Amino acid sequence: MTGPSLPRHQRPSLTERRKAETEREIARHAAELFSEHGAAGVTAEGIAQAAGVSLRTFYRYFRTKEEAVTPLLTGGVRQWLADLAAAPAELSLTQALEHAVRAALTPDGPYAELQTEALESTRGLLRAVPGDPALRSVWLRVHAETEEALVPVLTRLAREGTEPLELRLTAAAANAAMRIAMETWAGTDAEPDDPERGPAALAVRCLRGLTAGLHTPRA
Amino acid sequence: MTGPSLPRHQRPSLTERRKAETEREIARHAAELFSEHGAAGVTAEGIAQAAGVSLRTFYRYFRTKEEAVTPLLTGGVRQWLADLAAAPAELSLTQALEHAVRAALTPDGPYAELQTEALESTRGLLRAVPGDPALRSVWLRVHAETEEALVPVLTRLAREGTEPLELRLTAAAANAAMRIAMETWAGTDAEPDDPERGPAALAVRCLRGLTAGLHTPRA
DNA sequence: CGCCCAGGTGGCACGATGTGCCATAAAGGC
DNA sequence: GCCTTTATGGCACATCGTGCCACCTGGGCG
Repeated sequence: MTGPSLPRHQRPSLTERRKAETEREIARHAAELFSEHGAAGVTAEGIAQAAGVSLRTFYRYFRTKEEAVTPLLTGGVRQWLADLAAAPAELSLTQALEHAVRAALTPDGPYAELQTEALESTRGLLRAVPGDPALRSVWLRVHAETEEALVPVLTRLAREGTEPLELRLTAAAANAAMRIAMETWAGTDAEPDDPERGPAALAVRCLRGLTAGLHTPRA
Repeated sequence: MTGPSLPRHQRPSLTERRKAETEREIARHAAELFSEHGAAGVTAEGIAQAAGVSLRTFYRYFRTKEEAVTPLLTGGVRQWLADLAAAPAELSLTQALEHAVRAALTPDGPYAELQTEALESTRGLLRAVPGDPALRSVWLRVHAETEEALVPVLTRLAREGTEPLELRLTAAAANAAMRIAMETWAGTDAEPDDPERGPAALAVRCLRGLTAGLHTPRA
């Protein structure tokens, strides 16, 4: 199903590159239009036109109008999961999560270019999320999928015999921490490398605040 | 009408009762149809017809086709939040959460009739959720709203001066625990009063597993 | 180089979604 | 009993998302 036999991991075969380019183009324009007018104020036709494709083609790339922005929202997720799976065994689970966050989100890290490129578009989009039901829905769906993808990674990371239910809970909690970190960051104007209010710093603070919050005694 | 003088806000005022009845009727049929054919296999027209109202009226009660089932999904939430807000001050946060869960979900509790009535419809619906993108979206939206509603309750419950960010994280974690408890319960055929696999028991186990999962050392 | 064909693209029609507008009938206040 | 309020139904309409077909481009092959 992977199309014509790829001789190598050589090059993406011009057509493939055009497809990837078109997808990025659609996503970019969708994000811009959604940020400015809200999802309800933009038609699929409008996005398609801005991206220079027909309406029919638009729906070949994305199942719904709103899905068009998912590429921007899933930006760092893949790297995060990969870095998490590769965490040194001597780290505790919390430490491993922090380690992965730093690796995936720190501007000095290996994914710097990838991030900074789309980071501002993503922030603009996230700022529109709270007040836009349709965008909110996409945002939640993206995180639901991340949570699902997180479970097998944590399973291999945790010690054997850990309850599946516990793993699922851990995945949900960690994922929620990441989500809230992103939402909080979007609400600020902090530079990506801000050591106090940048994405990485916020994510780490959220991961730590998670366990703290449930344990602090009441007044 | 020469009936007994109507105390202003006492009586639900016949019309109100009919509206509530219609809403329940729509929700019931929507849940049944969605459970059987999936959200994509049911038209708004079909739901309206089954509930005995016109299509136009259907959309006066619910903004979208999928929203029609939210009344069933938000069933216990209001009670849970109320019980949580009324938790004795000497309980820790985790204990308060457990206390509220028991009060709202235990079959012996004060909300028994309300629960058992719709509990089976809800379970049928939840079983369809994982494989149905549209239903999944509603399920996530409901929990996102619960999470939001949870924050002010926790704020008043926690000791003064607690970081807003920490409160939000706690709300998200507790809410995720409830969600996963419901999803897990829906996957079983346990009786509602099962002391091991019932909703209340599962919810408590999830709340505890939450803090445990993040702290256990690795192999 | 030219043929061929797999597959990306566009146009069109169509069922379905969700909303605005107006007419009607029933409920509640006087 | 009259009058205002409001829930409801019917209709038209823009938009959504999909199936189908016709076109054309690019990439392999003789």
